[in-house]
Amino acid sequence: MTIRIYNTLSKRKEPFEPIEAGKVRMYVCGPTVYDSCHLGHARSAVVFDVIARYFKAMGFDLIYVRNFTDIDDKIINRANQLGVDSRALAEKFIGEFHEDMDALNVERPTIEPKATDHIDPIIRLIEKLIEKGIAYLVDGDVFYSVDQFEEYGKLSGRKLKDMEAGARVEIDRRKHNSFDFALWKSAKPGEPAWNSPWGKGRPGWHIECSAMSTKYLGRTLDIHGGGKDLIFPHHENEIAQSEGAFGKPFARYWIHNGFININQEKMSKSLGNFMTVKEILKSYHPESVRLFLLSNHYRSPIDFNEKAIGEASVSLDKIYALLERLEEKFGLNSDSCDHPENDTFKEKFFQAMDDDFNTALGIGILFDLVRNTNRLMDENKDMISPEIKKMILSYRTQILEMGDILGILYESPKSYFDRKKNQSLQETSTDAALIEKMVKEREKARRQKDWATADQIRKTLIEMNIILEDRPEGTVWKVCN
RNA sequence: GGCGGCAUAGCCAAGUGGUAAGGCAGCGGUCUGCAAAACCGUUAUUCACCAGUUCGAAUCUGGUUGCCGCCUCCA
Repeated sequence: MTIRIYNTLSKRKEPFEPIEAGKVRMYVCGPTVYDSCHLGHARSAVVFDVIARYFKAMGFDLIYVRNFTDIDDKIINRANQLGVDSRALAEKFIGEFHEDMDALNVERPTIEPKATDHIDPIIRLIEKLIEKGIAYLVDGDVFYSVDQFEEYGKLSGRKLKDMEAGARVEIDRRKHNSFDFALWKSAKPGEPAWNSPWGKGRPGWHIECSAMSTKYLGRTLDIHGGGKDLIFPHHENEIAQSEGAFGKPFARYWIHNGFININQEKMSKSLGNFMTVKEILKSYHPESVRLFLLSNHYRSPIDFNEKAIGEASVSLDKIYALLERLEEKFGLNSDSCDHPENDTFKEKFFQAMDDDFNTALGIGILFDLVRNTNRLMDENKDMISPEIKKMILSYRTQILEMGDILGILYESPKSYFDRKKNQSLQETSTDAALIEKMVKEREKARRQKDWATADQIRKTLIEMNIILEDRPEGTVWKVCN
């Protein structure tokens, strides 16, 4: 099977053909580290994490580069506000980013370069653009001349003459064209600065990605990704810089993920409705967050609200409940796997992923499989034949393999449910020992067929947000979602 | 003003030419002392609206309406 990818450049799905057989070179724009990361960062990271996992699962040798923009106006402003060093500020938020992404089970990219570690290649690239007459120097600033790059606008589908220049931004009169952008900014007093042929200064926003992607992945990338908002001007400018300098296609496939809304409203700093990853993880399991993020296609907008994330949480419970059921029946430890005999579900799942990483469809297939497995268990309650057992174990393996691509189902069911219990009990300051005691009392009443007492205890527990399951082996209690 | 996207059941959401996945919620059933969980059945003759292409369209074309994004830093 071939992977098909929607390419922003061509506006259609195309079969993925790597430059070098069996290899994928992918560059994704990472965060500007001036603040804690929010759900939007998480979506981008999770989406490309799943893409990376899938390429690896398909046997590709993947080099995945995701940068940190650690020098920028926003960082400088923030550092000044807080009265701290801009480097220290950037380091702090890089650390936070790693913490949050690790918590979300996002695997680290192969390389995570920082702009400030690549000032030399950035300067060399700017020099090349000046040599070629594509960039020009004005008072220590270097600008890119968009008029020198005929294909400017090809990614975002804009033409220079159609855009209302400076509609919302004051035009810098020193620019030849108002869409020219800074490659190098001269330093103002007190700002962090590096020496350059044009005096002290720092790189513009876009140039770092061109310089670093070339250094680690070559002049033509297989895949370049990021949030939709980066299409213009950031990625358009990267193309202009790299193709202007090297005369080769910059990236073959452009992948862009959609935005997150909060209660139907665009999530933004100015509206003050952004959710940080840390906040969400206080109330929800990281895998619930992943399942939520992956339940819509990556290019579609996704609305974050309590109901939606709550449903993702319930769905995840359902899968873990099945895994727990299987573990109890077959005494599996979490990593025991038989080879799938009949892996039709897995095949379907992979087909879904092949079609532009359709995780929403894939999750549907996962639930189909969960239902089928539960059914097999129900139908063979009393006696499980070796054939049926083999099939059930094969289903289990397939569930875990799908989970591996989605980055979920990494916990043992026991620790998953224990963790949920503890989190919820803490929030409501309920005592687990008390619940255990009440459950025992109820079991005693049930043995004596004292249904009235038993039902009364159950009712009280429901009011405490505790739900009971009377299984053949005994009563199990869980926390309601 | 320019560019682009979306509109599928009560809700969320897949589905780009062959007769509507999956989840949540609801209802009926199996199981159960009763529940819960799980499973089974059921819930869109229909995919915003109008016209067209086609043997056949949610899927293609044209138009209408509504919502949204980008064009300024943003994942």
